[in-house]
Amino acid sequence: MQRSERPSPYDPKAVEGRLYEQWESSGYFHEEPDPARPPFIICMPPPNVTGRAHLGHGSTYTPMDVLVRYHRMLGDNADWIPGTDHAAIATEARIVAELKAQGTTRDALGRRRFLERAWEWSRTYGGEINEAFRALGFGPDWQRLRFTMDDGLSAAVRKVFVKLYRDGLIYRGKRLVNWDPVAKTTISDAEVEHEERDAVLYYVRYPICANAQTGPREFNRHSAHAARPPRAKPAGSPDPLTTSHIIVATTRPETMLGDVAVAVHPEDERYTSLIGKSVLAPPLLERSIPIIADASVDPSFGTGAVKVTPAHDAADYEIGERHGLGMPSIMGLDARISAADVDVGSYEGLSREDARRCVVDALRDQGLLVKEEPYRHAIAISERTGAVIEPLLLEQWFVKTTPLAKAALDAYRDGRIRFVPERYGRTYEQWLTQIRDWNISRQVWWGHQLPVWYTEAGEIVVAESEEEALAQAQRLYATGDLTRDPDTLDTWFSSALWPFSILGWPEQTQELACWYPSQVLVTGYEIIFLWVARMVMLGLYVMGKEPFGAVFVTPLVFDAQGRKMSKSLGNAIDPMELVEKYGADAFRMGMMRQLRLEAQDVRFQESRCEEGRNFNNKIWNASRYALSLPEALPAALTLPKANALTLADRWILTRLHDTIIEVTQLFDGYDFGNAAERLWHFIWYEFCDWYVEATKLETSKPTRAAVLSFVLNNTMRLLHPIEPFISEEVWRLLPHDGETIMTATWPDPLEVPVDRDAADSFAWVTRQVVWLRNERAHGAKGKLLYKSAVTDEQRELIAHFSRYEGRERDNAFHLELFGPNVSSATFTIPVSGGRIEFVGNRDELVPRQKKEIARLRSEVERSEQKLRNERFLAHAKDDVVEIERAKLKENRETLRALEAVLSELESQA
RNA sequence: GGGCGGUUAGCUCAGUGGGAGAGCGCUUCCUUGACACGGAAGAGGUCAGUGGUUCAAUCCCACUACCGCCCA
Repeated sequence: MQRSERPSPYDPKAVEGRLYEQWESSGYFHEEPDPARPPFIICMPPPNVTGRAHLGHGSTYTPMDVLVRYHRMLGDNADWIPGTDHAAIATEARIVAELKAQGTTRDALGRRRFLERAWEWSRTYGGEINEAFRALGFGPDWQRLRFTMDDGLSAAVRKVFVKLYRDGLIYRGKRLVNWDPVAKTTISDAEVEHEERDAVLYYVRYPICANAQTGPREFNRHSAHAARPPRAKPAGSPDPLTTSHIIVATTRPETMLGDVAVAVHPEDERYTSLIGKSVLAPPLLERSIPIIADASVDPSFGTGAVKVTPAHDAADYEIGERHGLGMPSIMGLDARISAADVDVGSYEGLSREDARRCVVDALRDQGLLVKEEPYRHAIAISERTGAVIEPLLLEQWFVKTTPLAKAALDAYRDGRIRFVPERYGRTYEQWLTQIRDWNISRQVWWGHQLPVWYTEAGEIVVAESEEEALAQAQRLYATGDLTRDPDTLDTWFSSALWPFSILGWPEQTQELACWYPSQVLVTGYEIIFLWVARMVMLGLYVMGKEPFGAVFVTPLVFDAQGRKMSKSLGNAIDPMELVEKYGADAFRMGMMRQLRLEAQDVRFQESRCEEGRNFNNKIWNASRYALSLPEALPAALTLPKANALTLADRWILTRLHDTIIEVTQLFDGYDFGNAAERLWHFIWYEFCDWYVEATKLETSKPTRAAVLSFVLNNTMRLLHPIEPFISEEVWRLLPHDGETIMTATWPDPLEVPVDRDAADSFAWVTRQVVWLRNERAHGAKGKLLYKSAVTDEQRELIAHFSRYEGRERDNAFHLELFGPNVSSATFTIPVSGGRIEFVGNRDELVPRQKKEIARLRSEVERSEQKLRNERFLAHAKDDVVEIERAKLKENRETLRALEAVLSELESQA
């Protein structure tokens, strides 16, 4: 290849698309199950079909790609299985919005045509994110791409549903559920978010009534009032007889219409005498409800007395259950007041918000509103739509979670599943410990319709197919007249089956035999509950084995100021733009360098991608240099004989050896941030800055081509998981074995010779060079004269790197300085292993010397003090004391020499 | 209310029971046989605060303050 074909700077656009197409068309991403090799399988968390690539994919999916590429190079039976989630609620919302724009509605269209449309939409837009993944260099096994709504997965969903139902783990029941009035569906507890908002706490007077059944005798003195027919008082005229009441604090006055009790804490002395009495429920004052005692009431909240509305509040629901109270619902699915269960007077049809205003007005008019105070509290929000959740009492389908959760907890507690970082295991544990039954029925149409039918008499038939359902109905209920339940399943139900359904279950495939369970699940912590815990529960239940051995939890991505990235804030970064600007490799490297093992978030800095681009250019140019050497590169990957290697060769090979070991360990420990940093440091600051520079020396010529190509070849293989494109490009340009770096073997440290003495010797050279460069930066000029302790090779290196011309004289190591602007002072400066004779500008030197002397003095003092301390000598480890002594000795010597130089300088003044 | 994480250089972050680190940014110098998307040198920090353990604490423990996340 000609030089003109490898221009600088490196152009990722000329490389990435071309290589990706080659990889894909050559089938390098595809793998067949092979029981002879260790499996390494990652199930891709299926992105929503509505989704677009965002930075979160960078932080979560890049590690997956890195791991699979790494394990493929290790020779494992590695495969990354991709897929897409049908995202029931999100997709349905998208289609509904489209229909609205066209002036129609879901119901007008009808279920069949709506679903056709959703399918069409999914097929049209569902692939978009996969194109982004390709641009990012992600290499899943595209031939195995699955969709949660495809036939195989749908069959798996039905089968698991039926199995759970027959085992008594799925049931239908009327329970308080989370209703999303915007999406018009229930959602599970895990999809509810809590948000702190300013609200008003209303203190409302509930008049006590005393009648024969509920009013104790002590209250007979109020019988005149209590006997009065319960009627709302006309506005502005509070009844002077209402002298007895209980004051209740609430943030939701509109739900008073459905109150069934007032509750106080059983040990709250303020109210013990009232327990068992009745009050009239405002604002209608037409129903009398009891005052009850329940330990869940917090005496310090408000007045210590709370209203109980079981059909519209989770805590109240539990109180209602405990006390066998009625549960009238006062709101319909449109979150408007409804008179279905109980009289709601003129409030019928009002929205939640309007009803609140009207009730508060009425209370005020009735004189029942005691006070209003500002109050900040958390309200339930639908994660998907942002709507305020309305708890409603509805007939829904549930998964009975207790037995499933127990098995999932055992798997964690027995160590069959471990979390990285470990602390997320406790999050998982906590959630499973207090898990409630999982509401799985949704009122959207896009999704897996429940495999449930009802007879005319209302009997339930659950079966995997309509034929089977009919047969069952015929057999059990002697009817063929069935209606299918219109509800669909929670999207997360199908996702929970992902690790085995994508492998072909319920068919007993080779994939299933080899690749279940997988080794590691990689995901963000926000879906530990939604997804991870449920995969474990259902994996254990269906397969009898946990679906993965490890869960690697990646951090969430925030902007550089630590704010959540969102469209509304305008701070969201499109990864495709970064790929466009810097290349996929640079983006991946930039992202990986920011991942920290224990971090829960990343403040993403775009500058890291720019640095990545610069880094790639550095690699590119180093390889251009290797390719441009006048001597030819060796045909194969070979090293010169050990005794021919130069000091620099031995050093870089030793460093390579250590780097291979370290990067391997870091990848094995999922520490991508440090792995990336280690590679970065090795390539840029060791290989390029020192080794490539050293190869420009005469003595390096016989070995440099082979060593350069050997080190680059190994380094590109180390780099490949993180930067797949440039590593492949460079690897192919240099001597290599095989067609692609993707299936090249992972570097073996045993193949890299190690020479610790040479490495130390070279390291000493670098320290002298830094020192001399410092002198040069301060204007010192002259020539180096070497002392005998320094080898020829070291002298040559020092002269080359420091750019001081070297010369031998009297076997002494000197730096002799000349120059028109240099005063005639001559003095020696010690360096470890020798001394440097030095001529410099006195006026510049004196303050610098003084500063250094002061620093050394304090160092020496500190050491002396330490070594005088008998307790230190007695307690500290021997090597620590030894290091301290050596440090003191060296610092004392340097100090003496510098002081001598200083006095010499001052005497010449 | 319960739980968890964080606080180290201007910024983003590493790190370790015994000499404070990186990248970027900044200052100065340099186009030297790949690279200015580069090279060299340098400045810059009472490691949030208080107390404890220890011969020794930025690191371990306790408390406080502030920031953030999760759960209810």
